[in-house]
Amino acid sequence: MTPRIVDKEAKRKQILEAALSVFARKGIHDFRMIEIAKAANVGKGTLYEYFPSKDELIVGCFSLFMSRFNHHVTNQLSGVTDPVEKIKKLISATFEFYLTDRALFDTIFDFYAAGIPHRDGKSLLTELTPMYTDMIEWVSVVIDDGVSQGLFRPTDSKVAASSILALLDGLFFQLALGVISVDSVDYANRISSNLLNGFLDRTNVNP
Amino acid sequence: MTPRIVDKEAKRKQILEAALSVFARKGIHDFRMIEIAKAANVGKGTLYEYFPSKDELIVGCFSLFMSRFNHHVTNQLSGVTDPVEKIKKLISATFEFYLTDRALFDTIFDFYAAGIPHRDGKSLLTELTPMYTDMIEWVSVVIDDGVSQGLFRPTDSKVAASSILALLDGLFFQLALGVISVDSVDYANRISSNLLNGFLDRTNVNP
Amino acid sequence: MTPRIVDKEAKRKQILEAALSVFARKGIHDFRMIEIAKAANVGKGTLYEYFPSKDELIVGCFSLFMSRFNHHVTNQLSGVTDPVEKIKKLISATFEFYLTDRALFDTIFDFYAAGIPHRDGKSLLTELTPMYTDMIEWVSVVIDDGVSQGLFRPTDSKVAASSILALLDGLFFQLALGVISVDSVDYANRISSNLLNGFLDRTNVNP
Amino acid sequence: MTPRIVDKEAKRKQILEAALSVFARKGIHDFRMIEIAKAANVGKGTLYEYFPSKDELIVGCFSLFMSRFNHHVTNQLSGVTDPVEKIKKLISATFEFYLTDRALFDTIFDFYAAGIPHRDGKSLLTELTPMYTDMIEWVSVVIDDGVSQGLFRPTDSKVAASSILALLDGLFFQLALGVISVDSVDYANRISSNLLNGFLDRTNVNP
DNA sequence: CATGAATGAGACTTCATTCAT
DNA sequence: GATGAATGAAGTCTCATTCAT
Repeated sequence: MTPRIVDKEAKRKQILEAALSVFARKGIHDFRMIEIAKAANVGKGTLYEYFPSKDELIVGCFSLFMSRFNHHVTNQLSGVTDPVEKIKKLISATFEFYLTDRALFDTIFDFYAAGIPHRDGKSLLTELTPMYTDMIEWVSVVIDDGVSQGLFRPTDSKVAASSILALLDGLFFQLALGVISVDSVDYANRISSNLLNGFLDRTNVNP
Repeated sequence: MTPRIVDKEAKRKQILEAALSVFARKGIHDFRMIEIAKAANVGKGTLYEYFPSKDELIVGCFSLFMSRFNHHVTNQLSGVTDPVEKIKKLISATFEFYLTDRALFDTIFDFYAAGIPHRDGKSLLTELTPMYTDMIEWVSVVIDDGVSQGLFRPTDSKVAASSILALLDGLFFQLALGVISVDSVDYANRISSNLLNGFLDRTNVNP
Repeated sequence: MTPRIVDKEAKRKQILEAALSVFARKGIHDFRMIEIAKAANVGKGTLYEYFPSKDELIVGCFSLFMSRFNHHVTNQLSGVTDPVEKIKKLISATFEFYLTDRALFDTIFDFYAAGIPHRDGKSLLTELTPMYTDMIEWVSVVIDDGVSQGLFRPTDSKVAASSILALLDGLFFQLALGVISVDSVDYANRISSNLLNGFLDRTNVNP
Repeated sequence: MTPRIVDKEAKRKQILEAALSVFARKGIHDFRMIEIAKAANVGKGTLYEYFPSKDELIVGCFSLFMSRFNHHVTNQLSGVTDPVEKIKKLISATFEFYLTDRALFDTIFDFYAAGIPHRDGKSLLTELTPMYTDMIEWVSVVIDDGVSQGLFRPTDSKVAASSILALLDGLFFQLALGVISVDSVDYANRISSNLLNGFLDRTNVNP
């Protein structure tokens, strides 16, 4: 409520935005704190007021990134109740989100790589695994719904959910790599169809 | 006249193996040259005799990694002519390869992230994109074969190939992340089935 | 808002002084940055704040050295108008300057050697040649003045100027080498006489 | 007498020549032993057979350089008995020698700088000072001869000798620096005249 | 005897982090 | 609170020198 707190939060965002823009250009492994500070128009000392270490800045960025993604998808899905539509919408919303910001989009794979555990026990982004688990869970519930409504062919919903998300990640990777290209969200629809053909009862998919 | 004779190629391999083992523990962004040297049982200077820079060492490792993968898959596919079997074998061979060396397996995502272009124009692993393109091409040719033999439902083979590889990458990512687990190659078969259901003519897949 | 206030220029000088004192002991080819840092009572990092590389530190020292020399000579010559006196004063001022700081004085020959061009096209101290050219020009103008005033025998003023400076450099070299010694500025006067005997009209030199 | 010894001496020369050619390009402070080895067409180990350290190689080169210079001047002076001619010949021979090999010629100033004592007590080329002292001595004897023959005006022969050599060194430095240029040995004659005007009895110089 | 592969001490330079102002 | 000057730990890379063959 106090203006102080609002300012703090705003400056934090400002720094995070700056960081994300730097990450887009240099990845999360080859940037300097001073670059972020300059991009955010704050001093190095101020940066450390908000993020006590380089790692925490990266983690903060990842959180911002994921929360944005969640917001976007949640918005797109609000009001959608049909399981088939939910899956389709998830796919198209994900495409939309990534295509919104190509530069930032490349950063996701740095985040992904940084989220993988072990490498000596430590992982930078410990939040990735639980977040991903939640996503799989959410999708699998949707599929279970669809199955019980007779829309989907009975299947292992966990495997199906995992496969759907895997396919999406894999495709985004190929996009980032430049081996495939996509000019519009239309691509998502073709993928959806092919994908859903595998899990859904075709009679429902292609009426 | 006759200087010390050494098998340069063998020592190079030895260093690369050591590097790979270090990468497995620490990733490709947080290791020190001295660690590799120690792991390879050579002096720091020797390391630089074989790899003039840290980056070139990483690139060398990536090349070794990819060439091994190619060898493994090529071996597994030798003698296989049926398009459906080829796809199935590609999937199972890929699973096999990754499961062979869990530690190394985590490194792949560092390589993947490092292979994505732009980030200021430069990319560490410039070879990844052409390699990936070749793989898509290879799979798409197999699919075209299958289609012309009436084994697969007519489809855009490039999209199908891309999707198959995307799914595999995505699943391996989830494995590395720990959100799914796989104890044997059996998992591959379930994926194969689901996947092929999407692209193949079902009458052929489930006779 | 108000960051630490430091006199950057003063600290720069402080570092340069320290560097010069180190150079006097070790020359410009066999010193370590850490030595300069310690001598200047700053951290190694601070050194690099002010001089981005070893070479730039050397260049900075050379500039300081030359600007000091110029100041000294300029001061000594202020008010002197007679061409003969100017030459004499130049010589004595130069002696004075060098004898002021024996240690630093030895460094000059490292600077001189480092200022010679080519050696693969690059030269560390690119400023030396233009500075030297200016000095020759200045002396030659004085000589021309002297000639037109009938004080000097007509002569090629460029050759004469070059010779005077050459003689001085050569003598200082011998001093540094230790093959001649000089206890006072008196030596300069004897040299002056001999030298001027060669270029001046004797009737004017020894009235 | 044994061919062994001849071979040894020949290879030593070969290495020294190679070193000199490298020095001409890079100076004596910025070369690598491997460069010399390659230029001399020998292995690095062989290099160390002949010169147990980098410093000793530099010293060896300097010795070769100086002995060549001495040979050249001695040859030119053989048969010359007149003191005035001796001085003139010394000057012209020195010019000749330097102009013979412009590249190597630049190296001399590295040698000169490296020959200056103190810098922490140690000097790389300890031979320079005694050599230079000998040269001054030689010239001063010639001048004394000239004086006693009534050819030169009575003068402090040490100072005169020192001045003559200083002037020569200073001029060569200017040549190396590029602030003066000289296309032929003629330049030497003009310098000789001006110089001798200062020390000699003019009635003898310009008959 | 010649060679060049191997080595590791050592030097430059970077940059995350601190903290006086 | 904000700043950026100061710092030194740490890491890459070089290269003189050694020595097995």
